[in-house]
Amino acid sequence: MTRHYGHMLRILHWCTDQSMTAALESMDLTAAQGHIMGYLAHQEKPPCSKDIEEEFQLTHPTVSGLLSRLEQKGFIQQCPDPEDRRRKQIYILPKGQECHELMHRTIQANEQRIVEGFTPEEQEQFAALLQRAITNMGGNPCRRRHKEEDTK
Amino acid sequence: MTRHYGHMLRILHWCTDQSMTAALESMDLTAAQGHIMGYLAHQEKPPCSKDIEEEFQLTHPTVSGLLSRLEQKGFIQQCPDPEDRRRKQIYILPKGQECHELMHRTIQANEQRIVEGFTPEEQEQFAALLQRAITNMGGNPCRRRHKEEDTK
DNA sequence: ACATAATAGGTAGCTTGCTACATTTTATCA
DNA sequence: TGATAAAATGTAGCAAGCTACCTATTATGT
Repeated sequence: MTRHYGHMLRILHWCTDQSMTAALESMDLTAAQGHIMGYLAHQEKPPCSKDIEEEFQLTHPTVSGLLSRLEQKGFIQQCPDPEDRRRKQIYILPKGQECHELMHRTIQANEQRIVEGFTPEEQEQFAALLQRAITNMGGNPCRRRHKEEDTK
Repeated sequence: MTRHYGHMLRILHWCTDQSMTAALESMDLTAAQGHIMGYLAHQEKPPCSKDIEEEFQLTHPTVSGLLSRLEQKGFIQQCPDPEDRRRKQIYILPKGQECHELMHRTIQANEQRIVEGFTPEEQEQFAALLQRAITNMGGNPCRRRHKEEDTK
């Protein structure tokens, strides 16, 4: 009998997304925008678009759209990097800083809600099974840094 | 430490979707369209848009768009239901029937690929944990049939 | 029977994802 | 150095999801 994992994954992903959307609504942020703001708030140096693409495994037009909407709403600002003029550095504006704590708590609460009632072992196993499924499907789950060129 | 379930779910959902998209490409179907064709092929009576909304937990504008693209490409036809002229019945056209077997196998293969290397117990647990997570997030996982009118 | 509810579907307009192609800047190599 | 490759981003156009609002049809209730 078929398990319909695909169907369950679609539903669960949708649920978590809706939950985030509702929780972030008061901050005028969508779920996708909120996750990007959360990432930005934890970086020491202002990242560029490319960093976000790798962190979230998104294509650059997708990130470009998200950033331009965040900029329109006054959460961030994109300035050309003087050291590499191909890049644009992303700075958090005061409006973005203001909602940092609330947004961080919201994301944490949402993560915990997913595995509510799971024992620590079950949480461990859930993460492990998800990870194995991702590997099965050819996903590259872990961040890989590939800045070094060793075949010179 | 945070588990990033939301992140893993997004990645995994994306991977399964991409895999389906690639597999169905030769039939000129997207993943979403393929799943709808798979559903249609298993119905005894021609369903209507509303049935698909409930089966896949999608809103009616989304289904409407999917069906109109399937109709444009000649896979299905939508005809007004003479018994209830609000409804439009969805018929599979020959072009849709032709790809039925291949599509069915494709969907099955994809489902199995997700849990490749899982023991039967792990598959069981994966499905159970997904189900519990869905319930945690307030999803309504199981199909409920509510066709009978008993309060007449 | 007629006013009102509920239901099925249409359409507009948005976000977020994608691919494909173009542009600009930096890096590399003969 | 000067041509070419690689990298970062921009833009166009599409699919698929959503909300919000509208229309047409059927069901309900007095």
